[in-house]
Amino acid sequence: MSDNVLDELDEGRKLLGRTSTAERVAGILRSRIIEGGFQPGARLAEEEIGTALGISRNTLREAFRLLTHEQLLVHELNRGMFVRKLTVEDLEDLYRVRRLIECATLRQLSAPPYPQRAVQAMEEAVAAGRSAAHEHRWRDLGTANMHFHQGLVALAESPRTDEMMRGVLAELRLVFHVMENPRRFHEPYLPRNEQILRTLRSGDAPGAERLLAGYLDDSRRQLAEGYARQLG
Amino acid sequence: MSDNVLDELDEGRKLLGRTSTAERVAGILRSRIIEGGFQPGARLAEEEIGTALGISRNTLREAFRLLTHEQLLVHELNRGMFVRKLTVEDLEDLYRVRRLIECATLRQLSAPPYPQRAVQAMEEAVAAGRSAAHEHRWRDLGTANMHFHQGLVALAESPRTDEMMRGVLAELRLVFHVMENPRRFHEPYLPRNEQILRTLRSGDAPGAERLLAGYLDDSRRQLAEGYARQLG
DNA sequence: AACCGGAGGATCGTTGAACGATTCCGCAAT
DNA sequence: ATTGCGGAATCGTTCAACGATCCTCCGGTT
Repeated sequence: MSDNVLDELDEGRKLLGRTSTAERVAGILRSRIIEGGFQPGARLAEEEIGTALGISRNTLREAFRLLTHEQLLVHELNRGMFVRKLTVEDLEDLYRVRRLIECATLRQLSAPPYPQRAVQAMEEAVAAGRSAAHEHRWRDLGTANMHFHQGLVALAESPRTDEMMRGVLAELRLVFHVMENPRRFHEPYLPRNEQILRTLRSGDAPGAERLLAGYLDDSRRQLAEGYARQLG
Repeated sequence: MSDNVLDELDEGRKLLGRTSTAERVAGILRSRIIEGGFQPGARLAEEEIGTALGISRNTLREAFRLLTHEQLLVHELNRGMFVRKLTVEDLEDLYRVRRLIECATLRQLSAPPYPQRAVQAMEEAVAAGRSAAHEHRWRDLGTANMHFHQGLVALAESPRTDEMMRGVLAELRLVFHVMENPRRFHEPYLPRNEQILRTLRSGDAPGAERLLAGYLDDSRRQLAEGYARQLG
């Protein structure tokens, strides 16, 4: 592991002063992972990182468990913790799940009016996406698109469904942040989200479902292709 | 060496996969919970259970976290671990998720032939259910019915969907095993599962989906009613 | 050159103990 | 019946230590 990364961890060490240590450590590691400081597949050695952060191994292991719950790390017995590395099969399974959950949400939708909370979340996501796109903040655009679909699933008004979707999107982030040229993978989908929202508000849920299915198929295809190229 | 041979070895790999102490402890506790040895709401004291199982507190806490992630235990700060106690709202959310996942699975099904593994799982579940019903093992009948629906979801051929369904059914067990008169809640659904399977095999997936939706609505209604009575 | 196979080091798994913080419980006072 | 207050019990967190497992390297064999 490069000294550079360890130095960055050492910076975060100062922030260790409030709330639970394990949670703070998890927060530090989380941002390092999401921002690419730790590449997928990288091994996170307990001793190394523990001393870099100035905490005991037990505490660090507790932090690791939190991140494991978030699917950002995977644990291998007697080998340690690794940054999750999605395969192309994982990616396709994630889209299989998205199609299952998202389309089913629209399909089982009862007649309007729809849950205000969910509609508002979608509207805000679209607005945030437009703003991000305008300012060429492509990573933020990707986040906004994810929020849109989280809002869409919220139409089902099911806490467990929300939670499942949250997990799926968290895993997808692991793919996004290793892609080069993020604009290609986010920009085209903003107007399609807007169209889905418009169609939905017009009361045409089946139409919105068709649009959504097409969206997901296109997105999956494009992403799987790019990701395969990235890995190989 | 042929890939065929390597694949076969790779299959057996899981069988001899070792497990950590925490995982084995979690397994012990899980079966105790599912079989009702620990009633919902019961507190699991660290010291007591740790010494009873001959493991340290740290290891036990690790096992607790695994079960918390499975939604079988809930953690209250400075109070300890408790067996999850589902509310009627939880129960209805679980059925909302089941309807979403199970119906969507049938809906997105491509043309026959269906995945052999899934069909076989459903057939075996029906057979096990018939046998259990014949011998008045109602708890086993409930388990068989769950296996049927797990097999149904396996039609989607999505590991993450399988996993989500596994979690949902695990939570449902928390409801089942506190119900008195389990026969009422399991026996009527065996023939309906058989009918769903028959309809599916005839190639009529939409018909099977309609039957399934009716099944889930009836089951939810009956269970929610009985559960509310049980709690109050 | 390719293939074992063992030695040694590195790392993980688990334990036991310690100490402060929080909650629980019984008892007295109001 | 309610409130307030210790003391006991339990949890939260951390640390150090030891055995178990995995990885690497290197010499020996075919």
